[in-house]
Amino acid sequence: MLSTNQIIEAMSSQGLRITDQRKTLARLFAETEGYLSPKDVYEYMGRTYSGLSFDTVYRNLRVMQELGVLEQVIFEDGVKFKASCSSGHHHHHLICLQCQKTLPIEFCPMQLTDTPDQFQVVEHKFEIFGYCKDCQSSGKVSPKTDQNQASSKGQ
Amino acid sequence: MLSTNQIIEAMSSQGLRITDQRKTLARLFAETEGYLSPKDVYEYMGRTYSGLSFDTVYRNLRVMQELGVLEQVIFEDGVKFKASCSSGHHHHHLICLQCQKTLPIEFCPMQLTDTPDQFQVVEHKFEIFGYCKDCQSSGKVSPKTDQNQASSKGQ
DNA sequence: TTGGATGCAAACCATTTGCAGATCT
DNA sequence: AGATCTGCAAATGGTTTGCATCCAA
Repeated sequence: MLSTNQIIEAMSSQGLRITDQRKTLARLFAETEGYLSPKDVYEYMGRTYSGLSFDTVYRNLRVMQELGVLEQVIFEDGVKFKASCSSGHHHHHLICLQCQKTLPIEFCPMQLTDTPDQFQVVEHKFEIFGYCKDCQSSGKVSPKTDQNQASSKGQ
Repeated sequence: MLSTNQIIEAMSSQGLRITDQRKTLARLFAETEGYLSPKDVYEYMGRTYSGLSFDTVYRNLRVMQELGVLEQVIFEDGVKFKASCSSGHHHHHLICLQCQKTLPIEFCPMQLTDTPDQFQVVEHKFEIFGYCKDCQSSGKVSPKTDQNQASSKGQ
């Protein structure tokens, strides 16, 4: 995960202006393990910046995503963001359905996957959903019935 | 893939009424290999049913998805639907970035994936994006530059 | 006959845009 | 100073809802 300073650094090096809001945004993402929706961000930021408007949040999320400091993922219940993984190399994620924290896994199944050679592979997605240690022990989880967000019948 | 009649059968057996529109809808999905957006469906259906309204399309798509005859997938550019795979068993898909046709693959990497045992796996997603034989030969494809829909940096 | 299906209009929500004024560099 | 940011308001696009009417069973 990128640190607050790495995020700010990246933004400033691209000619973006470092406003107070953007500093706070950088800190928020650097310190959050899970995914945040635009609304999450708006609510968090709103506590500090009273006149805050939603469009500024959207603008900044987009800018940061285009810049590569944020990763955008589309869940069933909408778009969410988190700080980019800084580990340079390719990896996948376990994603907690409860708290949405992610755990990296190094294993990539692509080398083992036989694809018809008429098909030209461009990219792939491999994500595992479930419940992390903390959420299991907190007892909030009813795995069998939970047809939760972020899921999709393992296609 | 389900056939027109299988779709109609399933709907009727659930007490849904088989209207003309729903027959056409069943046929459309049975005969379409790729994914269709609500707009695609609306436009197609609109040719036959002049007074067609968008909300009916949405309602039917939702009903059919809840019934299990359609599969819903969320792409970067929105929700899309296709007829459910009838092959009872678990499998994954290659998805063409150009025409969105899907090819099933039997290989599932989950058995080979080591997950921390504190993590309780619920489900997974494994999808491969690229260009199918037809789209490659039709020369419409510029793979290197295409930061296409339906994609997501293989995390 | 009658409850589900449809079309219409309007509501709703998330996201984007134009613009004027404020802020960073 | 000058370009970028921000807030506001309004537009947009996708999706849902309420209601009266219509139609399949």
